[in-house]
Amino acid sequence: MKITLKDGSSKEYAGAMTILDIAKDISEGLARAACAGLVDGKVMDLRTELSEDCELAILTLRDEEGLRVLRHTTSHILAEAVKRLFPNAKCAIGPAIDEGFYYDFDAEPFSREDLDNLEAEMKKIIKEGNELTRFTLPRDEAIKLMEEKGEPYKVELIQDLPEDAEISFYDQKGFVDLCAGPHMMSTKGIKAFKLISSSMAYWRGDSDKARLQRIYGTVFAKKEELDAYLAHLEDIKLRDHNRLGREMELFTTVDVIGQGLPLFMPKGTKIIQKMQRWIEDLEDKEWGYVRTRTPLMAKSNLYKLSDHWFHYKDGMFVLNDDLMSETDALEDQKLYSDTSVAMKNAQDKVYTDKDGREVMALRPMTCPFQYFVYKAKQRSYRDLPYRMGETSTLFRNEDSGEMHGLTRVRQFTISEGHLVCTPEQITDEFKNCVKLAKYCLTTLGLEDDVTYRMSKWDPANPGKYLGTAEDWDKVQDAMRVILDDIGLDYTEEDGEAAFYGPKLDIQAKNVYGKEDTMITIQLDMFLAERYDMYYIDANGEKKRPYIIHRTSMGCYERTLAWLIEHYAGKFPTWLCPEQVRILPISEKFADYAESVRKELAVAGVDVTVDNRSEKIGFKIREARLEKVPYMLVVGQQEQEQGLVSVRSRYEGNEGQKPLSEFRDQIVEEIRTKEIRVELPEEEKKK
RNA sequence: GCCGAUGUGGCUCAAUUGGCAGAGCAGCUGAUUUGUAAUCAGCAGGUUAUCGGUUCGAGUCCGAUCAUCGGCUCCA
Repeated sequence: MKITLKDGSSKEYAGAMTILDIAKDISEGLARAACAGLVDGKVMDLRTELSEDCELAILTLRDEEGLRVLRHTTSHILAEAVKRLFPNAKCAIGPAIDEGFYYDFDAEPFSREDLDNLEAEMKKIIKEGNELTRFTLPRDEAIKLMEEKGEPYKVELIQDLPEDAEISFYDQKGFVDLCAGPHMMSTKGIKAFKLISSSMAYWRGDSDKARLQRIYGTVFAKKEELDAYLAHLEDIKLRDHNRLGREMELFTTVDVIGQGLPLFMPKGTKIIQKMQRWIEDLEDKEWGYVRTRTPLMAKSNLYKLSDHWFHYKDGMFVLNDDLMSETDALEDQKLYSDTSVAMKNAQDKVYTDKDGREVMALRPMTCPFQYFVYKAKQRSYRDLPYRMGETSTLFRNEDSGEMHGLTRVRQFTISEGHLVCTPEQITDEFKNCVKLAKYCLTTLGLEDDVTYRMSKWDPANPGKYLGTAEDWDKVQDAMRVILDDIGLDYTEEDGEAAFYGPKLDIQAKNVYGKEDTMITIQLDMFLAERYDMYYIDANGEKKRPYIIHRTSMGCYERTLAWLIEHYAGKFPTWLCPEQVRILPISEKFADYAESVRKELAVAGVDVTVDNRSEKIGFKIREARLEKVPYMLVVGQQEQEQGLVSVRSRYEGNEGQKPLSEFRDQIVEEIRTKEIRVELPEEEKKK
């Protein structure tokens, strides 16, 4: 790209340079000007050297720093506009974020109309083209300035800055904001911004603190980029599983049934059934799992043995909870803290009322149920690893504001599994769980969507976890060795572990960028003792096993949501609820259509016939809108010669071929779970 | 659970300051028997999420409940 200075000189740059590199190259002074605030806290007033076009040109490099500066400056302009139109609003914070910026205000809620008015005001401010200048103040003067301007949140921010921090402000002529910078030199260069939405946010993310109004916006260097981004937002809306999944008749919800309780319709059920059959067979036949089927509810005492009850009772659906006052006492927990007598206590102390009712709970996890399958007979080291799998339905009483489509629900089904291992087996078994999970992701075509997170305990909050710091260090180190050994690219995060052990969480983002756990593999060093699980070793002695908790593909509801968004509803053929639709040219060919249907159905293909008396163009249009991967047009010619005329989602009109050839081809595509790539529209027409 | 917004036939949306609930698509019926993205005509479909209030009169105003969306908090 070419950078032109105001004096007419210009310079050509190639490749990926950062805004700092280029600015530094032009002149040291320019670096300070373009990135004022970044460079030793002083602004050298060299703006005359840099034209507005030049500054914007640097920003269009789209490196992270340039965009950040542009976004941050725009958030200040938003703040000025808000102060102009809503003089009573108090400013909180306004950072640049991944896709734009936001600014929090203590004000009345903003309507869309308010946002439009603010946009207009921002345009005025930009047109005024005021320069931004940076200045610093000693702490007491800084506080005084913000008190005078009536900005209590800024005062609080200053008070919380570290002793030695330099307190800097940016003045854009009429609006002064506490800010570390850097900023653009003037408001003038901003050409393409948009306020997206507003919502509530708490001051410092604390629900006990003040409620603020957050305005989200985005900004780009060029109008075309903004337009492309807004078009992208529209595309995202079309992919949104919560919209598309309902439109495609995969699922629905009903007010009177309840929140977070989706109903799967026949098409959605079919997709889930296909995944479930695949996963169960895969685990059992290729990875040595045995299958269990255990109760969906149990007496509350079961969950007390593991400590789940004391950690997560609020998140469970408890039946007969009017009896809980009796059973809820603190000393109750003590009965279970001594693991050597816990099991006995659990059996002795079952609380019932005079009608014999007990406190029970729907299960929020499968662990103890499968443990008791393991415990049902004496196990030897020869039986290990003992890999139990269950397609397990769980119930979690999520907060009412949390439910969303298929990604956060109150009842869901996961491909659950627990592996009981000797200490020597744990490494290989854990690695195999990761391998299996990756295989599932690859087969579904989702492997590029995920990130890996090692979820550790929170050393600052040991009370939330079983065991000691030494226990945790040991098992986390062990997990790290395994992850490094298989060369996994992962991040580590404190405070994300289960209370009984660290996890490898496989995370994916939805179309809106919100992250969810799709797959989890956990190392558990405590619950075997809690439930008194053991195996007999080669010397005839009782030993504690280790347990791996894992999902192979995770939650079916969530995975379906992910698939819908990833493929925009155009699933790989093997997953499609309707894989082939036969379109007879007229009713005269209904018999031939039926014979084609039968042959494909017998071969295991999900196939239907569209026998309505509609024109072929109409039938094709509908099949395409419903995203059926293969359409078979049959008429006179096809009937006479045993052909089908294939039209696919992938290549458009593929022409005629013998039915047997098409059958073999699609059966193979389904068997191998092939993910066919669609040709662009122009190519299809050829 | 908290804050905000929203809720009108299956879907997408209309309905002026409170004054007769309407359209397109989908559905049904009939005609049409069609060669690669929309054949024509007719019919039916609503206690305006639910419950209560204000009013001569409520889709519209007020309250509660339920649900959905956005954002928090939470997430075994």
